[in-house]
Amino acid sequence: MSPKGADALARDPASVFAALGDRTRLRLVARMAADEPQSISRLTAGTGVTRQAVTRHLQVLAAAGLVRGRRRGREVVWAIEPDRLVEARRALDEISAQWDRALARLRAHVEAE
Amino acid sequence: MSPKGADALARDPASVFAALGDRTRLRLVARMAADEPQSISRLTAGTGVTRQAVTRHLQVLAAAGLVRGRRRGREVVWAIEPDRLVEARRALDEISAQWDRALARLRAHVEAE
DNA sequence: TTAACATGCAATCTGGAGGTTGCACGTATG
DNA sequence: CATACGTGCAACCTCCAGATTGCATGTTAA
Repeated sequence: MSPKGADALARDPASVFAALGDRTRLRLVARMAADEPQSISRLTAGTGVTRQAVTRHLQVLAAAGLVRGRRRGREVVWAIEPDRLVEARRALDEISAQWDRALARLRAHVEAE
Repeated sequence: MSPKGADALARDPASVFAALGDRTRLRLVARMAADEPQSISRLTAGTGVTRQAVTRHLQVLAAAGLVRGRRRGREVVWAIEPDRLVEARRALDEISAQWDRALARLRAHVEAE
C-alpha cells in the first residue's frame, strides 16, 4: 500500500500522546489502570489540584478515547479504555521499525563503497 | 555524561509523551525515522510552518531526549535517538499490564460470589 | 423532609506553547 | 573576494491549557 514510510502514521496518534503528556493526567491513567474504577472525588485525592481540575483532565482523556466514565447513582465511575493505548504503542513501534530500516539502509550504503 | 533528557522518562514520563503530542513534531519524528539524517531546511519543507518554528520543535524533541542534532559544516543534521522511544513504549506496556491485572482481579472477584 | 455528598456549569485568571518577522553570524561556492 | 546558503538569536503576538472560586443540580441517607 503506502510505500511512503513517513505517511504510515497519517492517522493522528498525536492527540493520544498529548493526552498522556501531562503529569496529572498520566498519574490519573496509572491509578485507573492499577485500581478498580473510581469516582472523581476519590481520584482527586492526592493530586494536589481541585476536583474541577481533575474533571477537566478526565474529559481530556475521554476525548482522546483513553478513559470512560459511567454514571452510577450520584457518582461517576471512571475506568481505562485501553484500545487507543494499544494504538499509541503501535505508533511507537512503527517509528522504531522505520528507524531500524533506515539504519540498515545506511549501513548497506556505506559498505557498498 | 548522558544528555539532559537521559532519565526524562524515569522522572517525568509525561514530558516524552508531551513532546510527541504535537502533530508537527510527530511528523518530524516520523520523517527522521524514515529517511537519512536531515538538515533543518530539508525538514522544514512540507511542514507548512517556518524554519524557526521547526527549530523550536526540534529543540523540544531534543530536550525530551528523542532526537539529536549534529553540526556538519554549515548545516545541522538531525536524527532519531531511539532510546526514549523504547522507554515510552515500555511505559505504555506497563499501564496496559496493570489494567489487565486489575481486570483479572475484578473478574475473579465477581466469579467468587 | 432535610442535610450531606457527588457532580456539573460558568466566569475568570495566568503562563506558556506555537507561530511569525527581522536581523546577525558563520560557512560554502562561484 | 563576493554572494548565496543554513542557522541562531531576539522581540513580539495570539491563543488556549491548566487551574481556581462560586453557585446550581441531582442523589443518597438519616
